[in-house]
Amino acid sequence: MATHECVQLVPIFQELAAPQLDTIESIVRHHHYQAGETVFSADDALDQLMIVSAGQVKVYQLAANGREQLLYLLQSGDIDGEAALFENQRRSSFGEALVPTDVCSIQREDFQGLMRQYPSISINVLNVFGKRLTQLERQTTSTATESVEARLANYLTETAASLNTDTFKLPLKKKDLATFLGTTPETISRKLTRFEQQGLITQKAGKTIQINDADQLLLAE
Amino acid sequence: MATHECVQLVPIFQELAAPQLDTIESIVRHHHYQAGETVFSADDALDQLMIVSAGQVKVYQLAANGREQLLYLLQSGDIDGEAALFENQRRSSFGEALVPTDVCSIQREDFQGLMRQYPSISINVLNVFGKRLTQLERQTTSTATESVEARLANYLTETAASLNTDTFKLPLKKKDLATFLGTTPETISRKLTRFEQQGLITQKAGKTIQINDADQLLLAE
DNA sequence: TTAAAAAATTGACCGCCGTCAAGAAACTAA
DNA sequence: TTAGTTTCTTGACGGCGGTCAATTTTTTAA
Repeated sequence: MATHECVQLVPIFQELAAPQLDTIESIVRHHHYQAGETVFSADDALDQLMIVSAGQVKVYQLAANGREQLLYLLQSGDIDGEAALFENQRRSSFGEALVPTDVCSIQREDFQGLMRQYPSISINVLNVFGKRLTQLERQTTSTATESVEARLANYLTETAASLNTDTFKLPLKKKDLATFLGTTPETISRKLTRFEQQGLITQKAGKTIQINDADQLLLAE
Repeated sequence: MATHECVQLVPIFQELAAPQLDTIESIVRHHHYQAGETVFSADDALDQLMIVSAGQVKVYQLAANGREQLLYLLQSGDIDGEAALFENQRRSSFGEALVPTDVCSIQREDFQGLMRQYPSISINVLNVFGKRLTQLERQTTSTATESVEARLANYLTETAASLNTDTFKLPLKKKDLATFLGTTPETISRKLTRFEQQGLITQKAGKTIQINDADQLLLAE
């Protein structure tokens, strides 16, 4: 009966065979969250690794002045809780389900045991971390050095490229997109209007955007 | 004769005994750089892990508009080249020695072999990555949501706290500090002058700063 | 010690974009 | 559908901080 549910689809366990997946499945806990529900909070004890098996979770931090910064958008198969690997760490970020979401969790000691037993897991987790580091490095550089217009243009072309189409629906509300790009919903509205006036994009119904000239868009300063 | 040089002082090898360190030492290459020299460049093949055994290396990226973003300041014992763990990745950042610096490097295949043979290494590397991720998350949040004044105030108090003193010399030129905080040298000069006028700090000779009121400083908006 | 180069400071200017507010549009749920 | 709520848009305004330029200070090197 156990179809390994979330465990099966997580890349970090990909080298493992069925009986080992059974073992893991038996130490995993399952959770379900409604859209808008809190999956975890800053200051929670960091004693578990989380695996998103279905749905979408936004991970964000709060700055001292109360402003929100969206860091990651976890999709099915993504993991979080990296610092779960140290002792005595606390979370510094919040997780919130954006749609109905299924999550599995593994206790820290259990996961550390798995890593010692199956070294391929550690190496897979290192890969995940490395990619996340690379992404964050780029995000830091671009928010610190480029204009909002350039960041938005980049976001649009990258999203289009990753979806392999030039017409797509924005996967986030403008408020969330704003906290991701380090700006405000008002500014995003204005910039999109500006891009449209320049003929670079076309805004269609329901957050749908068509990119008309990706090359020119990327020249936005 | 071999005193394990750099290998000995690197936390990621801390659980290993002397004969194992000898093995590692034998597969390591040693390099020396003068102040100002390039340690690595973006677009270099990412086929090795680097270990700083002495000196200081600044790691930075270039944005599309040519502006520089300082990401890390590697000290003795720090490692870099995380993405060395994937295949077919290229560097996205530059490394430059700020003072005369010794670096050891290990080829990717060699290091992956070590990780498989000694799982404690993987877990130590995971710790390093986790801390770096946490640091970058904070940096992203603060550059995206807080004012330059608040970021500078934070930097000063954190530096003082980590050095356990309220009088210290800035470890970076204003130009580098500016690229770290996502601003310009001119703005840093002005903000420091302002802090001094408010009595929060005192600027002394040779980049030395004394913090007079850390609590008040942190309230800077 | 002195000259040259690099770094830092200060002033003037101004544009980007954040804030506040009001109205329109788009969802959501009976 | 209709009412209510949330989200989005648009306008007006102003301040933070980036840029350019000139001067001073510090560092480097001869």
